[in-house]
Amino acid sequence: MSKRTEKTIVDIAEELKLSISTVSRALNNHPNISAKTKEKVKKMANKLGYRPNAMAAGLRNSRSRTIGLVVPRISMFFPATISTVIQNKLHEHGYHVLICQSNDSLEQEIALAETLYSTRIDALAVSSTLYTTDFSHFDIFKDNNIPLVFFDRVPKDYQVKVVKGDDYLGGFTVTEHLIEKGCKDIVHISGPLTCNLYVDRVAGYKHALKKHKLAFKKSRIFYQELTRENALQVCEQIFAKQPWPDGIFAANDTTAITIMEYCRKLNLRVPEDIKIVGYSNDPRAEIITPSITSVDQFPALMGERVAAALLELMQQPVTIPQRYSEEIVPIQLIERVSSAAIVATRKAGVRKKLK
Amino acid sequence: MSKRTEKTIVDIAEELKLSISTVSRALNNHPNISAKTKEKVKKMANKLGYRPNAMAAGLRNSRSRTIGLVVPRISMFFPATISTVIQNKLHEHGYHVLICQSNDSLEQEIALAETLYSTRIDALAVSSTLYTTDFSHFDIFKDNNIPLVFFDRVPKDYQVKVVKGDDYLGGFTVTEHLIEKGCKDIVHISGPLTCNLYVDRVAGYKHALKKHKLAFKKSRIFYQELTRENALQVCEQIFAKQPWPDGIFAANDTTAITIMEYCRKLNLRVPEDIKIVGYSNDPRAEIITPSITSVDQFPALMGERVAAALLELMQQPVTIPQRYSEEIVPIQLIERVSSAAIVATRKAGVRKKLK
DNA sequence: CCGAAAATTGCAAACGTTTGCATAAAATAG
DNA sequence: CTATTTTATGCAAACGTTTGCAATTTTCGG
Repeated sequence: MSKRTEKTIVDIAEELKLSISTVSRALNNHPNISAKTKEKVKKMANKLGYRPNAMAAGLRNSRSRTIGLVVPRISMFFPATISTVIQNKLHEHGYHVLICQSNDSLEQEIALAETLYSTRIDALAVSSTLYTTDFSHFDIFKDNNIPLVFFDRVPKDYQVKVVKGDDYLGGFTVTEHLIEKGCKDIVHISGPLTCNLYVDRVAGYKHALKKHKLAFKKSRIFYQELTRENALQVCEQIFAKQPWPDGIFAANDTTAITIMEYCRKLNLRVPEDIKIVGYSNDPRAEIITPSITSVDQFPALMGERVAAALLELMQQPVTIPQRYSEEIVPIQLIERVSSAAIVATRKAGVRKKLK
Repeated sequence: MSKRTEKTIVDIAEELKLSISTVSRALNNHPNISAKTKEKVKKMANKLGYRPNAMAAGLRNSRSRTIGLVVPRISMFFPATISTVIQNKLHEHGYHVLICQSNDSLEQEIALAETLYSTRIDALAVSSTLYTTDFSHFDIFKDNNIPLVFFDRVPKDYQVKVVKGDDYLGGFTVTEHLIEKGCKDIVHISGPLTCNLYVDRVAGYKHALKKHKLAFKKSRIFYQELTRENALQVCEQIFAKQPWPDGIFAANDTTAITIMEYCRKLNLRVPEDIKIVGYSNDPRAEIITPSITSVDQFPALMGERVAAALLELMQQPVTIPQRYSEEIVPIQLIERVSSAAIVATRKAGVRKKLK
C-alpha cells in the first residue's frame, strides 16, 4: 500500500551507518567483509524489504542474467518441450529466459533479434523460421561475442554453435522402415527446402530408396508448410489419380494425422492398404487409432544440450570468437500400428478391419 | 568481430557535435527537436550501429518494458495457448514477456515472484500452482502498485484482478449433459480442492445432481493431481468393485483419455456401457477413437483478456490501489462420441461395436 | 607496546539513459 | 530594428548498482 517505497542499498547503508560499498559487498558475500557485518546488513535488508534492482546491477556490469530464446511457436509440442527444459535448466543457474515466438515470420524474427539485443541478453538460443536463409540479423550477437546457439532449425555456413537432430538418419530410417514393411511406392511430404531439417530428411529418403533399388520420382515428393490445410490439399492431389501410393512419409505428425483421416474417408485401410509414418512423436500420434509410427527426436535431451552449450559459452573468456560446431541429438523410430506389416490375421490387423 | 564496440548515444553526440540530450530526444521523436536534426541523428545512429541499452533506459525511468508471466508449465495445452496469445499481444505493444514455469511447485513460485520483482517487471500475470492458498508472496507487487492479474487458477479473497473460466457452469453443464444422455451414477475425478477451478467444478457437479434428483455420494468423487499415473490408480479403485459407474466426468483430458484406455482393457464400451467427458478440449480429445466430449475454455480468448487487462492497468495512474475484480470467460461443451446417447444403431454406434 | 601485515571499510567513478530547467537561436510582431 | 514569443538545443543530475584503489582498523609477532 505504501508508495515510492523501493528501498535501495543506500537506505540500508544510512540505517546502519555503513558505506554503500560495504553494503553492496555484504549482500554479495564478498570475502573481505566480516561475518558480523554481513549478518547485520542482511538482517536490515530483510527488515526494510529491500529487493535488488537487476537493471541497475545489469547496467553496471553489463550482464542482464537474462538469456533470449527464439522459437517459431511455443504451442507446438516439440519447441514447447525444448523451451520448458531450457528454461528450467537455466533457471537453476540463476538466469531468466525470455521466450519469444517468431510465429514463423522472418520479419518478426528480425525484429526480435533487434529488441533482444537491446535488452542486452547474455546469450541467445534460436530455432529459426522455416524461411530464414539469411541469418545476418544475428550478426550483432556474434560481433559482440554474445553466445549464440542454434537448435533444430539451424543455419548452414554460419559460424555458430549448432545443436540439431539427426534428420538425415531420420529420413533414411523412416523410408527404409516403410520399404521393409513392404511399401514400393512411397510418397514423401516434406516441409520447404529453405529449412535444413527437410533437406536432410529428403536426402535420407532418397538414399533409402536408392539402397533398396526403388526409383525416386519427383512427382512423389511435396514441399510445403506442414499445416493441416496444406496436408488436405496434398491429399487431393495424391489421390486424384491412380496409382495410389502404398506408403506415406510425412515430415510431421499433424500431416500424418490429417492424411490418415483422409484415407479413412476413402475407405483405405491403414496399414493394410497404405502405411503412414509421421515425425516428432507428438502425443497425438500415440493416441489416435490406429496409432501412428513416428520418430522421437528427444526434445528434452536437445533442450539439455542447448542449455549446457549456452552455459558453457557464457563462462568462456569473451575473446574467443565463435566457430561452427555441430552437435547431433539422436533420433529413434517408434513403431506403431500405422506402418505395421500385414501378417494375415494378427489382432492388430483385425481391429482395423472396421469400416 | 570487433570488441567493446557498444556504441552509445554519447558516441553519436560526439560524432555530430550535438549534446547528449538532443540525441536522446531525437531518437525518441521528442516534439521540440527539429526534423532535420532527427534525420541526422538517426542516420548516424544507423551508421554507427547504435542499439539502445534497455537496462540504462529502464534504470533511469524505472520501467523495464518487460512483463512477467508465471504458469504451472508451458508444455500443457491450455497454459501454452494462453501464453502464446499473451506474448504475441503484448509484443505488439512493445513489451517483452518473461515466461516462467512454477512446475506446480509452491516453492518455485515463491522464488519466481522474488526474482521477477528484482527485474522490475512492469506487470505480472500468474496462473498459480495447484497448491497455492496463501498468495502473500505476491504482496510486493501490490504494495508497489505493480499491475497484477491472475488467470485460470486464481486466488479468492485477494485484492486483485482475476480472469477465470466459468468452472461452475462447466461442472454443471458436463454433469447435466451426462444425465441427459442417460447416466445415473456419475463419478467425478477432480483436482485438489486447494485450487479454485476444482472447487467450482465440483459445485457445478453437485448442483446438477441435485437438480436431477440424483444422490451425491462422497465415494463417487476423487481429488488428486490430474496426472496419468493418478488416473490409473483411481481406475483401479473405481473398478475394483461393482457397481461400476455409467458416467465419468474427468476434470482434464489426460485423465479422460487414460480412463478410456482403461475401460477398453476391461472390455467396457464407450459410450454404450460407460460415458466419459473430459475438460479443456485438448487436441487429443478430438483425435482419439472414440472422440472425447470435452469443455472448450477458449484459451485464446482468455489470453486476450489477460493481455488487455495488463495493458489497461499499466496505463492507469499508479495511485489507484488494486481491487478485486472478476472477469469470466465463457465455456462451451464440445459434444463428441464418448458421451453420445445410445440410439439403437446409428452409424456412430456401429462404429464402436468393435472389440 | 611498537610496527608491519592482514583484515575491513569507505570514496568516488562509472554504466547509458532521460528530463527539468536554463539558455541560445530563430521567428514573429510592433 | 528592437522586443517578444516560439522553437531548438545544452547542462547536469539522477536512476541503483559494482569495484579499483585508498584509507582505516584490527591482529599479532617480537
